[in-house]
Amino acid sequence: MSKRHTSLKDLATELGVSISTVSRALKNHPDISPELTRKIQQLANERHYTPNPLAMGLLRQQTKMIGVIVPDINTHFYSSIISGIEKVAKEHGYFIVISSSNESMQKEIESVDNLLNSRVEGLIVCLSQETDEFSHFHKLIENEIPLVFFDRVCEDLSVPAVLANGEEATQMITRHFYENGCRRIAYISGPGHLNISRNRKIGYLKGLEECHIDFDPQLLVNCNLSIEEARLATQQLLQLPNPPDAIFGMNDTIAFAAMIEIKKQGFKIPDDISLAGFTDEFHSIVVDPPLTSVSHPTFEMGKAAAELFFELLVKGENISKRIVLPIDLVVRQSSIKN
Amino acid sequence: MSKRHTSLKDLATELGVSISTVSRALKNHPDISPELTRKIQQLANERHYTPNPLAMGLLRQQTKMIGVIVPDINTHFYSSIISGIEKVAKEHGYFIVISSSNESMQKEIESVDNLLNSRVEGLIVCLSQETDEFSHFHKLIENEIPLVFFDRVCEDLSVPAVLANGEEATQMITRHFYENGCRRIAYISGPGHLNISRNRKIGYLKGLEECHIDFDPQLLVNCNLSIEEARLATQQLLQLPNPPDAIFGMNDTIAFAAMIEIKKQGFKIPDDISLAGFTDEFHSIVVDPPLTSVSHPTFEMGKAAAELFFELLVKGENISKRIVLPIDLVVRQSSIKN
DNA sequence: AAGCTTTGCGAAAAGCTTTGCGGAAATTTT
DNA sequence: AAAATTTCCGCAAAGCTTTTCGCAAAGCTT
Repeated sequence: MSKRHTSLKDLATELGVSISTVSRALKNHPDISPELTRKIQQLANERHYTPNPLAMGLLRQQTKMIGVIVPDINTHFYSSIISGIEKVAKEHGYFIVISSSNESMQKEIESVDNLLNSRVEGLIVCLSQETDEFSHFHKLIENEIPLVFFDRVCEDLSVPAVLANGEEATQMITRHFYENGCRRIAYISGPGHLNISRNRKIGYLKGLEECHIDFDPQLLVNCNLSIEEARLATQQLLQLPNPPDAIFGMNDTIAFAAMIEIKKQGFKIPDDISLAGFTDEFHSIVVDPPLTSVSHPTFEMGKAAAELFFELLVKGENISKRIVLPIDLVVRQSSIKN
Repeated sequence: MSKRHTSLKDLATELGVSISTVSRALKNHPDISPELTRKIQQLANERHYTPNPLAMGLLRQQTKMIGVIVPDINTHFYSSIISGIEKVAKEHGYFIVISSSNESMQKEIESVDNLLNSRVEGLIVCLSQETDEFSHFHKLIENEIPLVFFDRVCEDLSVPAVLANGEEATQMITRHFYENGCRRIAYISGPGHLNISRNRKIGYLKGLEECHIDFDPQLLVNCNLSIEEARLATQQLLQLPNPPDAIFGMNDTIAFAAMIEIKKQGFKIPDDISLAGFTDEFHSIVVDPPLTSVSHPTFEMGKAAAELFFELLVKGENISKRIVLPIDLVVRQSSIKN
């Protein structure tokens, strides 16, 4: 079995002084004489003493842990956000415990419970796709336990959140398509109860209006965020009597699934159909043709979420702040018709 | 400030009994009378009592935390492995604390220190690319703190590990190329001090021998695992007076970088050059042409690593086991010449 | 030299749980 | 009725740290 870490008691016994003396000496308390302080600190160094975080936690009633719930850890989008969170958490001496909801509301509820039972000091969460009911967050709000949402938020709850400006993004994409000669611009959206779906749809409609294109309901299709449904949605668009000349998907899964399906059906990108999506740089470059995409500021988003979290933690009050991060439209070959 | 969780003491005070009575009642100890037990359990439910893990940790000298160190959380490969680890950790009532070394040995050392100071009960680690010296693991080994490596291991240290059969994989790829008419098969390898680089090189050489192809040193190039170096390495191969008719890269970064570079230089895949890599399914499908690749059993790898960890944890002894997971060669269009 | 302040350190409590041991009351036995 | 069990529960310690309070000795004042 692994040996115990050295404790204050160990040092105290070895030096024949009391525990409190050792404790004070290690933080240079003036009550302790210089020589004794030196002796104690030296031994502490030799024994590699570090305070036991469990004992400290018990004393201070804090665990230095933040719970993070994501729909799926297994994508660049979330893992990059997690990196951002982890960075600022570490700077504050905190560490993060990650729990994946797998896009299931049931698992999300369990995660909240588990993390709370593990005494995390608060939660940073991105709602699962299924989540349309929010009572599992009530106890956090009532007890003023820090909680911040990112990307997917609940509009009804006054919870601080950080999100990307999806509305502006989709509006930009729509306009970009228009300026490149597209007139039948289709949009594959996600589930309607997700705020990100709604916002992006709004931007899409605004963009159409701006370009004086009438909205054609046939060109707006919904899907959940799975590859299969995204492919089906694409098929549906391609089979239209008057198919679109541009498609954009609301996240990278959809965009890539659409790309596969479009190619499979023999359409050329971008000549027959322009394509754009929301995704990160690496994947956009590696596909053929390189994908025009909105680059999410994922790392920044994680950082912002964590900073918001710590603001909550120290201030205590429930500052209901909402941070909207700008996005970037990176134009690549998939949307430039020859 | 967030309210305190209810403790045994709270329940005891409210019911006018002692703390120990409450504690025993909650675990149905026969010493406590049935009615009292019932009453206590009911109140505990109402108050949502859960034992304070900090107090338990202090008592039992365990934190139920596993430290996980990965070179980079931000890739599918590692995040998928983490998912696997997390699954079995959760089954055992443990949670994981992730730390990223960013491929830096210095940060790896810091991570080890930090995690140990946080009193994790052991470590599951994948070495950073830079790591060529291992003294920071000595204290773990000496103190018999559970430690398991995955994917990248140190051959000199007798530490249990789980890895994929890279040797067999590269041998299979080489043979596959040969069977599809390739005779000048190039291999872009990683840093030589990494066991995975070495193993895969061995497989490559074995494959060549099996196919009676003489090894041409010009066709074996090294690079670190960055996109830039991988592109340079590819350029180097393509500029050869007698360029290769097949290339495979030792991980997905290399494979994709090679793909980009090959296309950029105007070569056709697979007609001019066959290509294969190590990567996961989604990315292999989404690129053009779909990439022949070795699929790493990432999730299984994570699970196996965690199971090995718990074996160590309960048995206490340092069973120096090495688990080698089979890999799968999935043939797609990038390696089938017409 | 008697009283006062300062200096330097120890005891103990709090934070929470488990568990061996002891003890009082209730019950059974003789 | 006295003795012996049982039954049911509380005390206290251990695990580790911080911090308030207190105490003794040394130094100081007059």
